[in-house]
Amino acid sequence: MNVQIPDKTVGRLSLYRRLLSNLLGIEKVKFVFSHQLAKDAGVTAAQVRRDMMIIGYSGSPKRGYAIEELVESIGQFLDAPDLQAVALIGVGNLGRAILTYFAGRRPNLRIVAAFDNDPNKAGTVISECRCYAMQEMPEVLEKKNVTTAIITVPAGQAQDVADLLVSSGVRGMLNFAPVNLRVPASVYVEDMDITTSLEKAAFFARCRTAS
Amino acid sequence: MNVQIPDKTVGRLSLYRRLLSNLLGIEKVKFVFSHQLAKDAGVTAAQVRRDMMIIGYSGSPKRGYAIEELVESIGQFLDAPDLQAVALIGVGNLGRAILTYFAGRRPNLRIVAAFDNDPNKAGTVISECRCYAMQEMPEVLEKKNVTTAIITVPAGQAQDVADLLVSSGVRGMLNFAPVNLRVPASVYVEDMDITTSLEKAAFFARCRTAS
DNA sequence: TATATATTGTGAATATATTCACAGCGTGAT
DNA sequence: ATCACGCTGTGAATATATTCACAATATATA
Repeated sequence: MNVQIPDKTVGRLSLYRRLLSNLLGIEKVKFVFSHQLAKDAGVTAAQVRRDMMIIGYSGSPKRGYAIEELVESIGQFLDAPDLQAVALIGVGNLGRAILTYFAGRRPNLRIVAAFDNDPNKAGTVISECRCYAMQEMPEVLEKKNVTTAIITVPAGQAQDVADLLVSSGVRGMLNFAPVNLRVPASVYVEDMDITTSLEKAAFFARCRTAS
Repeated sequence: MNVQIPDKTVGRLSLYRRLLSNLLGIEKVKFVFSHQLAKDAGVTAAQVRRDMMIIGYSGSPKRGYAIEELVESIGQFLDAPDLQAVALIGVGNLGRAILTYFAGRRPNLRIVAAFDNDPNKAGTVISECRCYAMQEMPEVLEKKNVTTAIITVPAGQAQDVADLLVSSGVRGMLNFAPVNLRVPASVYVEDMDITTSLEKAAFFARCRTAS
């Protein structure tokens, strides 16, 4: 866990796991070859095998990867051994959508608290998640041992929220606010910038159409 | 427009533009140095200058980049000369949040139609955007000359929707469904996988805490 | 049990992205 | 009008990510 794990590999592992779970659950397949998984994931077979190398999982020639075992291995690599508590800050439209989406999905990676400035929201429960006032944040985060947070507040408040999160012990953030957050090097930020992504899609739509 | 434009550069250009617009609008600054823009964007100064090279914009030594001019140049590079119409498919929680977020934001990159399976939604207007029944999609897309789409339907429907979009002339997609869409090489897909991103944030939160 | 075969695991090669480092130059100061 | 400075633009170097290509090998078959 101390050597440098490539960011991209972690993302792909999460993707592989989802695809493998589908195979297991829906199609009842037991084994899969690197090229099959690669096709489903939209990457090359060599890429899949490299990623397996990184987590130290070995398949068997001629049979491929034992799906159940592999899912287990990915889980051991990616997941916390116990519950990893997540908080969501900013219960607007997007925040609510995310709460609903994650409600009861992954038992070990659960949104255990939501926070909002609006005092009317404090005390309510949205999609099984309790909503707190912003002032309660440090206290609740520490009590619930939250290490990961989802930021869905407006751009203007994002940096302040991030500072507060860092000082409350959060070390990983999923940031939907369109600002570059300043955080210590020991904190990881994954940005999801919807505007930028839409502009990319629009740009390449034009590019491709032109050629 | 025919040479290979790096995906990442396009994303950063969109980001630069937003930062520059802030500088212009709020702080009334006229010029900016590569290292200032770099700091705001969370990249290196050399990176900024490379990106400028790619769009063929030149600053001046000692003064830096003329912000207004640069915003204009980025716009010329990124934006369509006229309106670029966007459609959103899947008016659930996430779809509504996105509609609200983009309402009236960028006049030249506008969500002009939303689609949903639910017949009750057809005919309604959500955040200034007209909602249509799914069956009307091909007709409306062609009439409104839509080239870019946002997919916010459940995973199970995403591939069907994508196929329909492609056959209706859409060439760029922003996909929120957690599936790898099969599309012709001439179509660009930007994936936003919230689950995967959250798992990444959670993973690195643990990584950093461990060390 | 022996054999043929299709797949894995991985060193090396390649491709892509980023950073370094510095020549050249426009600007503001004098 | 001249000068010195600090920035830009960019070739080269480096770092990172992906793909190639093939030896090693486990399995299914006969």
